[in-house]
Amino acid sequence: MGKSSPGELWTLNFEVTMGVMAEVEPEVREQGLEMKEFFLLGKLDDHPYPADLARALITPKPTITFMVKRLESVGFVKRQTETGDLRRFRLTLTPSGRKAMEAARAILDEAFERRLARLSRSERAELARILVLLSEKNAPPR
Amino acid sequence: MGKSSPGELWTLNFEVTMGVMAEVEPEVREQGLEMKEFFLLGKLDDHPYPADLARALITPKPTITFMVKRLESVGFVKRQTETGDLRRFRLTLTPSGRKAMEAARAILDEAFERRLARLSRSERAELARILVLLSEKNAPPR
DNA sequence: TCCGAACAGTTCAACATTGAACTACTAACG
DNA sequence: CGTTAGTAGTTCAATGTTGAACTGTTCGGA
Repeated sequence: MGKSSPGELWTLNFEVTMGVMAEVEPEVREQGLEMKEFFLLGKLDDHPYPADLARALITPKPTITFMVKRLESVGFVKRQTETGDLRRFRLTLTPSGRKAMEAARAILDEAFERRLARLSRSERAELARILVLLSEKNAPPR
Repeated sequence: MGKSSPGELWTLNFEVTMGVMAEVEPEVREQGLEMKEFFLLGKLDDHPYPADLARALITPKPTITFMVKRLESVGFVKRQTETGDLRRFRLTLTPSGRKAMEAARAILDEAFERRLARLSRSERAELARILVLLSEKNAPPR
């Protein structure tokens, strides 16, 4: 096991993540969702506007337009014009959209659960703690 | 800080990773590389054949074909037919390809370094240890 | 009240990605 | 050897992604 530069370490991490995603993708697709659409739906409660989603998902606005268009056409998302700001559309999950999203989440949970089974309880807790630290918005360097 | 299902935890992880990647992307591009191309070059020493790369990168073969074609056209990769198996092409990094790849790696290192600065020395060691556990090929559940 | 800057979302054309089918080659086995 | 199954890599057409430019709306001065 060689030395790991931060980048190599993170490449490892990235590959684990991508591997698990690739693993669950077929099953998620059976719920009528692409992986990217699943992530979009998962953000919808906190980020109900397309431009908001674009920022949260680090994805160009046109891509969001097309994804939302499809999700609306299959009845997973409802789009209503926002009273008070005619530029915006407020997006909401329909019941079937929420159902699909939660089913997909369960599938992802299960796959990561299998992967995390390699760790002890305390290692998992430590990992969770560290990841939260790393994800926090305003970087407090020590 | 709410409860974290494995999937949510990993979504967090994924977003941190993607965030840092998005952050360095412009700078990597200045080295003449797309992020995906950088990952490809990083695998080249260990996976010198296109089909091999496709598996390692979890990417369809045609995509690899096109990426390699471009990387060859800009002189980052050399393609030679493999003596003994005429179906294969052995790919190698050219000096300029290696240089670009290493410059990109340095950029990524630096960005992750900044992020990891939030952690104590022991937390970093623990994280590295855990990520290696998670990435190992044959899953030893405990 | 008017104006200019900024924002939300879309359109469109260029470009990238990919599933399916294909060619060329190798390998296993009788 | 000859046949068959499998692998490497490509082509092509369909689909997905995205930068640039656009429309319509809001907002903050002056």
